[in-house]
Formats: sequence, C-alpha cells, structure tokens
Amino acid sequence: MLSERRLQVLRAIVQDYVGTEEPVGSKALTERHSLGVSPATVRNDMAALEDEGYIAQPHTSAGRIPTDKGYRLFVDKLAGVKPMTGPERKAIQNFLDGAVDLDDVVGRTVRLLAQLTRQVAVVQYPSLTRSTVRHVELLSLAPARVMLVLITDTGRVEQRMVDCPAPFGESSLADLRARLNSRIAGRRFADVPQLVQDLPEAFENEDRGTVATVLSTLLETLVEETEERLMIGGTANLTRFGHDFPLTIRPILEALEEQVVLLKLLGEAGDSGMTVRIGHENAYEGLNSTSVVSVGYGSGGEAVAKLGVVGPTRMDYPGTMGAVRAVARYVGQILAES
Amino acid sequence: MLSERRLQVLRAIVQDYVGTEEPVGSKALTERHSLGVSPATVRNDMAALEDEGYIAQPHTSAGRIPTDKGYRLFVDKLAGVKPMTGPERKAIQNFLDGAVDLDDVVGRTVRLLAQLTRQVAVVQYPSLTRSTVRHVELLSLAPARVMLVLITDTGRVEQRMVDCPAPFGESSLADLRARLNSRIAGRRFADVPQLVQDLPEAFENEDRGTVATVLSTLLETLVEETEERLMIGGTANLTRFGHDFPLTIRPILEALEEQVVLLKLLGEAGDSGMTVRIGHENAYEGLNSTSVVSVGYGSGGEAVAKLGVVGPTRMDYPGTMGAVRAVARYVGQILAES
DNA sequence: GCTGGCACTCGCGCGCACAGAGTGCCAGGA
DNA sequence: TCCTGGCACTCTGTGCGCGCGAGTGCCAGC
Repeated sequence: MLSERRLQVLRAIVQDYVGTEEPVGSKALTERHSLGVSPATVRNDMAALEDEGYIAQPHTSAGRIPTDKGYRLFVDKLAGVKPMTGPERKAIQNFLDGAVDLDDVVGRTVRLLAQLTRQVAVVQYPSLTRSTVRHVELLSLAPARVMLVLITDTGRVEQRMVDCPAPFGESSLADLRARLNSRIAGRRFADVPQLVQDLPEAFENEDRGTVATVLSTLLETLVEETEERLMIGGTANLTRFGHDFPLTIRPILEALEEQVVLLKLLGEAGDSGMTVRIGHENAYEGLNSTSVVSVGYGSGGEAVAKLGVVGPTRMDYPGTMGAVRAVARYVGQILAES
Repeated sequence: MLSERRLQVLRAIVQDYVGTEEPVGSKALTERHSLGVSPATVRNDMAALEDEGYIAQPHTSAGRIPTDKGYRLFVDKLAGVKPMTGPERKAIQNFLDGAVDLDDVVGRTVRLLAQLTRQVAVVQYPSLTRSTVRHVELLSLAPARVMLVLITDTGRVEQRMVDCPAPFGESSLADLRARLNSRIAGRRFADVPQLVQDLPEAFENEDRGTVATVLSTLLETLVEETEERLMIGGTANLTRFGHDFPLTIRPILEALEEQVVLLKLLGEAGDSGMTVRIGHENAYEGLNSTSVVSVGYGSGGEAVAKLGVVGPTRMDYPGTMGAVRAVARYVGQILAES
C-alpha cells in the first residue's frame, strides 16, 4: 500500500504532466507543489511509484510520466469530478435550448462537448431499443408496396419499404394501422414483439401474408435496427495531440470513421455512471494512446444512449469528466421536455 | 506563349513531383522522361517556366515544384481524365449495388471515393430543391398537433412537427392529405408553392388557419430546407499530407466540420462537368493548400447534388478526376434504379 | 538554339562538445 | 526509521563546423 504522501506525489505528477506535456522531475515538483519535503525524498517516492508501475521514465535520466495504471489510480482515488461553474452551466443550457429537432440537439451537443473539452466528442443518437413507440404509420405507395414509418418518443423517425406478397387494400391498411397503433403506441420496443404476435389472425386469409410481412419488417426495424447512429465532432482537436503526430493520429481517425468501433466503445461502458477507459484499457488497438470518457444520458431517469469524448491519455480528467457529466445532464433535460 | 517542349517539361515536373513529393531537378527529369534534350536545356526551360510563375523553388539551389498556376495549366491543357479500368468499374458497381437505402448509398459512396482516391471524400445528399415529391403524410399526434412527413423520389424522408392554431379533426386531416397528394405527388419542389396556393379555400372557415399552418411548414421544409446534408469520409488520408503536419491539417479538419463551408465549396462548382479548384482558388483560407475536385451527380440527366474529394494540391489529378467521374456516374445510375 | 563544362550556392546529415535536467546512491542527522 | 543534502553519473537536446551532393546559372562552342 502506498503512503499518503506518495499518492500526493503521484497526483502532483499527473497534474503537472497534463499541464506541461513534459516529463516532470523531482525538483520541479517540489517547487510547484508544497509537499513539505525535499526533492531527494520525492525521488525516493518516485522510485517506489515506478516500481509499482504507476509512473515511468521515457529515458534514463529524464523526468517521469504517468502510466495508464497511474492515471487509473488518479481517476479512481485521487481526483474527483470538477463541477462546472455557474456561468458555464448557463452557457450549456442556453446553447442546447436553441435546438429545433433531434438532429439539431445531437449536433449542438457534439459541438458543445468538443468545445468544452477541447477534444473529440462522440454522441450516440437516442437508441431505438430503449425508447417507446409514439406512432406507426403505413402508406400505400403502390398496390403491393407499403411504406412503414416509425416515430419514437425521442422524435426519431425510421422508414422502411415493404414489398407485400399480395395486393393490400386501403381499408385493410387502415385497419392494420389502427390496430397496430392501439396496441403498441406508448409501449417500449422490447414489448412490441409479444403485443403484435397474434395480429395476423385478426385478418382475412388473403391479407395475412402481407400483415405478417409488415410486422416482421417492423420488428426488424426495432431490433436489428440497433444500427444506432452517432455523430462526432472536434476532430481538429486531434492536432493538439502531441509530437509524434501522424503515427498516433492516423489510427484514431480510422477508428472514428468506423462507427462500429465507436458504438462498441460506448456500448462497453457501464450503463449508469461515468466510465473512463484509459489507454490500453480500450479494446480497440488504434485507441491505445487515448482515453475515453463516456456516460449515458436519457430523457427520464433511464439512459437511452451514450455520449463521451476521446482524447489523449494525458488529459484533464476532472475537468473532462465534469463537462461530460454536465452536458449529459442537460441533454437529458432537453429530451425530456420535447 | 510557351513552346511545346516547355509544356512537356511542366507536365513532367508535375508528374514527378506528384510521385516523389520532392522538388525535381533538371537531371532527374531527363533521366526519367525521354525529352530528347540535355539537362542544360531543361534548365533553361525551367528558368522560363519559373519566370512565368508556373513553377517555383522552395530554396535556391533546390529542385522545382509546381505552383497553383502550374497545376492549373496542367489540369486544363496537359492532362486528360484517366478513365477507370474495366475491373475497377466492376468493383465500383458491385460495391454500390449492395446499398439498401439512401443513407447506405451515400455512406458507401463516400467510403468508395475515399478509398479509390486515397483522399478525403465529400458527398452531398441528393438535394431537396431539385427532386420531386413522392408522398406527403400527415399524422395526428394530438388534437392540435400534426406530424408532417415528406417523402422524396430519392428516398429521402423529412419530418416536421406542426402546432395547429385550432384542433383539427381526423376527417379534415384525411381530406387535406388526399388533396395535397393528388396535387403535388410527382411534382417538382419548385412547382409546389403555386400548386397549393388556393388549398385553404377548399376548407371550412375553422380549419383554414390550420391548413395554412401545415402548408407553410411544408413550404419551409421544401425551400428553407436547403440545409442540405452531407457526409464525409477518409479523413485518415489527411495523414498522408506531408511533413509540416499540424499546421496544414488543422484548418482542413476545421473546414471539414463546417458543413456550411463545404456546401459553399461544392455549390460554387459548376453545375455540369467536373470542377477542379486548386490551392488558392478556394475561397476558404483553410483550404489554400488543398485542391477540390467535384462534380454533380443525379438520377436523370440532371444533377441533384454534388460529390467530390479534397486532397493536397500535389495530387494525381487525372486519376482523381477519373475516379470522381466514375463514381458520380454509377451513383446516378443507382439512384435512377431505386 | 542546343550542349557540355564549370563555378557557385545551399540544404542536409554527421560528428562533437557542452550545458542542463534529472537520477541513484550514500552518509549524516532528526 | 525516515528525511535530507551532496555528489557523481547519465542522458537528451542544441549549437557549431564541416563536407557532400544535388541543383542552379552562366558561358563559350558546336
């Protein structure tokens, strides 16, 4: 177990390194932080911290930099979440309040988050699987062609073309529309399959095939449609990454283009509370030099999607976590209102 | 006027510089291209080309690199468009054929273009203003709340919430829906305003306000909704840009996030035929070290949107232009089929 | 008008020495 | 037992000088 002072030393190292981006030595540490001990003592502590794997030297006779393990300890034990100041909260709220539709909410959120943290922001669209159905609409585009439009409580709209096995009359369509909506409007996606299971039986023989087709398309849309979209922003902040540029940045840009990777990244994070993944804790190799701070957000008490930021492991964790948490909270409010 | 040989020298310089990324000298030129003259002669030609502003030296006693003006001449007079090979065309077609909906078409196009050109690809969604209405749907969500869903011939769906000044009955809604569709389905957006102008008159006094509100929302969606979306991809290719990295790349990333800038960029390009904007020809300062190759694409003979790539001025123009043209052509076909 | 030759200019890479920051270790003191 | 000051050592980064090589401009000759 590390002594209290050694933890303080580690905290000081992390803070200094995050600020200066340069390896920090024992002398500089004692000058900038009032630890009450001499550089020599700090050196001993550093040696111990290095033995434990919390810090490392890039080269012999250079200062120390925190390892992933060091950051982990810092985040878990040494630093809290830095709350936003009053004016900052106001600004967040004002900025988000101007949004006119879901796309706009997500777009604003992503820009806001990128600007606040000066890092790359990732915002997942409110997920279909956790929301409820507001309305289902069926349009006849041709005798045997129906367009299915699904509207969710978060304002999201999904449409699907359905090719019917047989022509489907206007009246049957209206019937199906009415029955569908009375059963599933306001219900959670997860419950829909059971609720519509016996619907085909209510129809004439000739229409049953079509009804079944429409229903299966609807279920597909609900389930398989975990093709959850997301929006990213602030990629220009990647240029602040560091010196060894092209090598680090390339895989990150590649990762950011692979929505699958990002969705998995956000998905792995815990459902409630904030998740911080540091360096190699990220499963995706290209992001091994980055940390991901993510949190769920939602309209009610429940999370319907996630958002977060991707930045260098050397990031201001308390500040970033504060910004992410605050933004998530206000987006949730906005969604609840609309 | 430049002699034929000097133009050949310029062409050779451009080709070599694009290939090697290094200033090209007179000796190297004569070795790699059979110009039939000695290095000394080439030197004289180079001096002349430099006087005219087509090439420049980064430092005294270094090789020459083309200027924006040099690339311009190269593109206009010295190089054609390199057509895709048969297998390449097949591959493009196969890749795009798998698309299931509009988002997928655009997504695939962007990835394809980025991969083919190894540059940043930008694809604009088929524009609303030039397409036709396939269907308009009205849904009653609350007594005085209507959702308007607009479906275009390119498969795009736009939805809007409409708050009505007065409650609006189901039957009136059905009436409006029917009248609207019979008038504007299949018509071009531009024609819609006239076609619906006198619609409120067909309704009872009490409903006229609501009908007018719905119509004005519809028109807004059609017109103001030149908020044309776009998709970008291949940003990882920016890492191939060069040496003076962070300085060049940052403004580019910033430009790419500003959809307004990109839309303006594509918008400035001519409506038909391919447009190449080289270096400082781009109005936006951050893109002064890039070239933009863009072209319109569309389902019929007419362009409904544009696509293009952004890359370093030092790019393979013939190849890039060939790829852009081919992709635009096939996307047009896909859209026409669906 | 093209060519070969020649002197000249620079940028780049290399070796070297030096300053500065930081370390590890040790002996002495609280 | 733990902290401290001192000391020798090890690196990296930087500035300088030098030589090489690529490339140029110019000129006289064909």
